Amino acid sequence: MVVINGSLSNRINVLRAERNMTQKDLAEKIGVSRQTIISIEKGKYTPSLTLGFEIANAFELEITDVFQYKKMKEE
Amino acid sequence: MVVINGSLSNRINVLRAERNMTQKDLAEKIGVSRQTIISIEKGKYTPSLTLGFEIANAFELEITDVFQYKKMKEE
DNA sequence: AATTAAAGTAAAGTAAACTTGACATTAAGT
DNA sequence: ACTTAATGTCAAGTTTACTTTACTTTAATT
Repeated sequence: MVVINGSLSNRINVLRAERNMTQKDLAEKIGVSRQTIISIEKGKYTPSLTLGFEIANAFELEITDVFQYKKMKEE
Repeated sequence: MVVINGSLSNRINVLRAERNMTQKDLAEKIGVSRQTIISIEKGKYTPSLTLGFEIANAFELEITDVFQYKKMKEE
């Protein structure tokens, strides 16, 4: 059974922009490095679930308002 | 600044029970090892966001119906 | 044109997620 | 009492998230 992972996208970019928040601001608010924000924002890797919740909290949104997951086929 | 992480809990246990699903069933459905399910179910470590979504999908629930995150103080 | 803030890239290291395999325990069925 | 399915534990290994540092680029400001 080959499982093709679903794809994860996020709206951190626009959510920051709406709030005039820099990557540094967000990183410091959450307590992670700026690199981590950059990498997640650009989809370089997927965050842990707790970090996902933290980011949503920082924007005062639900986690599903920040991250979208689209399941793909498995065969 | 010391950040005390929020705590993550989950209802995988009861959701499986409601559906007569074994850990093995769930693991195979999602495409991870049984160890991974055990460890997440017992809170030994926190899953990735994508795995969180996959687990919620397996139960046909929202991610927040499976995982609860409680933020704690930072000082 | 020089300065500065914000965003991006890259690389090396550490911590944590996830796998694999082997074995122990508990509860249910025969 | 034996078997079997389900859960659990432990340990060692691989992969990936996350950190740190240092440097580049872009856009805005003076």
